Amino acid sequence: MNYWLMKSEPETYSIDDLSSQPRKTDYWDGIRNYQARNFMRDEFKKNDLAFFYHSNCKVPGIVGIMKVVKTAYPDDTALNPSSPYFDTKSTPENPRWYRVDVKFVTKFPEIITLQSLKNNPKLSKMRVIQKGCRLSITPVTYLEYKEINRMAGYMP
DNA sequence: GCCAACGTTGGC
DNA sequence: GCCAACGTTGGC
Repeated sequence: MNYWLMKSEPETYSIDDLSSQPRKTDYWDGIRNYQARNFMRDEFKKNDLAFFYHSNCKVPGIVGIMKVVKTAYPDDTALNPSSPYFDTKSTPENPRWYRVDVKFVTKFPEIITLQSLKNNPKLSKMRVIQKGCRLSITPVTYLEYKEINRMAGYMP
């Protein structure tokens, strides 16, 4: 079992968008960074848990949890010329990009802000709080996962 | 294979 | 909206 943190700009796709899907399940597509892709493709396991992080917004931070319900398979938005994620170098025979399916688990009563993550010494090693971290998928340790749930008052 | 130029991310 | 930090591209 692995733990992750996945970023999304709430103006593009927020945790409320995920929770309002028919089965609270959706694709996590549009990943166009090799490091992030490798995490998804090579390390994501079914039932892994991931924090949903709102980025590039007024108050960035962790807003809830989702679960990986389908492991990586080709992201066909890369093959669609009318998609903003279209990539000429990806082909059906040789897919360059992958996506997973995720299911909403919970939304925290309050956002766990980036600032509060930075203020917590137990989380000082988290990749996402390092200066200049632009990686949209980062690993989270079990202890970090527990600590953030504690901050959120979430008792699974 | 180097690296300058360019594009993107994301906090502020 | 600014811009630092970083990833990618492509000429050489």
